[in-house]
Amino acid sequence: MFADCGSGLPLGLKLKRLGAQADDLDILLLAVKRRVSVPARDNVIGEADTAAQVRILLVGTTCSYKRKEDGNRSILSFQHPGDFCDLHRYIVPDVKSVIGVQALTDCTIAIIEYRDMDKLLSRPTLASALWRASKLEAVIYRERLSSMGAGTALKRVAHLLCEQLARLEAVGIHAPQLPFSQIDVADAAGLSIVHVNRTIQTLRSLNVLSKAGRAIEVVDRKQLARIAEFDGRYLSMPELALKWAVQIEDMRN
Amino acid sequence: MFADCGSGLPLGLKLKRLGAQADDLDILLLAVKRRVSVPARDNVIGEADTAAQVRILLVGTTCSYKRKEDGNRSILSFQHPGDFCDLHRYIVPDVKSVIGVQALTDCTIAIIEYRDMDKLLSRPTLASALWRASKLEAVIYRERLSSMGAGTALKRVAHLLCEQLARLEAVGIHAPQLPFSQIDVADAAGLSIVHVNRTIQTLRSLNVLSKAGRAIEVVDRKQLARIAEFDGRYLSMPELALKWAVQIEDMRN
DNA sequence: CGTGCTGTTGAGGACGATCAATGACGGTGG
DNA sequence: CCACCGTCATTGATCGTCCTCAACAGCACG
Repeated sequence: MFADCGSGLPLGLKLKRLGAQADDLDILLLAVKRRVSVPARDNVIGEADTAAQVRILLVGTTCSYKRKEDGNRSILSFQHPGDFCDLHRYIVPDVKSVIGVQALTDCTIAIIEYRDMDKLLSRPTLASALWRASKLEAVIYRERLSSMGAGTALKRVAHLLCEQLARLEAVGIHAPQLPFSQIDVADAAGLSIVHVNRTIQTLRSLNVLSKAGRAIEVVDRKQLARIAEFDGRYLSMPELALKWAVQIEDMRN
Repeated sequence: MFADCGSGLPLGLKLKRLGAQADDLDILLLAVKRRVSVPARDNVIGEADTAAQVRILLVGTTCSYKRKEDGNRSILSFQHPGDFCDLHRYIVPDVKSVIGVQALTDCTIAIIEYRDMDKLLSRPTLASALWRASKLEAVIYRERLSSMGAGTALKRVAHLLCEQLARLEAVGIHAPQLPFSQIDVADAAGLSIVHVNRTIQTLRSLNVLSKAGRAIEVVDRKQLARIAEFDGRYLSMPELALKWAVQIEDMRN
């Protein structure tokens, strides 16, 4: 949509949040020798990809997924602008895991070669920022695990939407429409498409999601967070902590 | 049980696997000024703990958990000897998340003060080993997420048992009995205690788990991995990759 | 103007939750 | 040595959430 976001703004916000220095962003972007566009539904990274390069999502939304034995896609996480798509392969190359990354919208990807990454990581501030990003990734997985394990479909879907909304806002994207389909939600929440559809209709009838249009559009964030019992503070977003924390306070009323 | 394991053997194995150097272990252990014993069922770390120290599990098994609004415990991950219990709090202190760590067996914990951690991390080999540990943690969460989201209770429980068995073996612990109860499995798999019990009885009737005694004792690992569709290679354990990978090969017959 | 993808609706059935009660085991103290 | 207690394991019955199958409608695309 807003193609001018390719400047790396979200990435800059994210690095700053992780404690990197101002010039770390410039140096990182300098190492990007190539950018590619990927249309929606295409693979950004194949399930058997072994290229010696790290990809960073600049524009759009992707998901990392795994194929189940029955052929269905299981979405493990979403990536938003500023997120690395396959940093794990660079850091822990031993890990064998057939995971692909697919574009959910039209995307722009930055590519950095491994040999250039080596140089980048000699900067301690950047290295520790990326370490924090890894820990944060683990925390996000952990939180999703806790929301998946228990609770009704309504709560699980609401939690998923809250997480994505908060992460988008954390990188400066404040659109109420979420950039993925009900099918994507189903594959990510571990629910059937049919049931996700009914769940979303429930959320619409509660005036939490917009009733107009096909897109998943959040119109009552506070209520959504209440349903999800979502406490956004785990995402470590100082600039947003207040916003989401306030909602938690409200819940106690 | 084997109190002489307090020497740090599992921790050494783990660090070695993560690419640390031989003397990194010694230096890490030198920073441990205090060790504590925690009896089974006690909290290792309270849900509101803010002490400026990092804990490493030396002996026993712990879980990190979260209380759900209904008061029930939801287990997010297990820790085995050599694992850090709360490294994330040191690295990403902003993250607010009410997570506790509970001893499932009698445990021995090593404690390192934050100020000593700062010194330790000036060693690049140790810092990058801990970075890898963080990524590996994220990978483990991701894999659990993929097994939780889909599949029947039988598969989910089997996957959980496989993961713990493999991780225990990775640090040199080769006992067939798993160090936790059916209740713990239920809280970790997001299933009711009753249904976990029935699932385990199914596994026993399939001669996958031992029929004698209360403990969860794996007698047919190959079959268990087949049921779980478990591919242990994601754990990045070179010394065990062969073992578990072979089973995957067998599955194709 | 068809073709594909996504969204929507209905009906039936399965898996797992919940409630309730009992059994088995180990530890503790009389 | 035995009675008691707490924790964990086990069993049966009922109920509800969510899955599956199947069909159709709406929209965007060439």
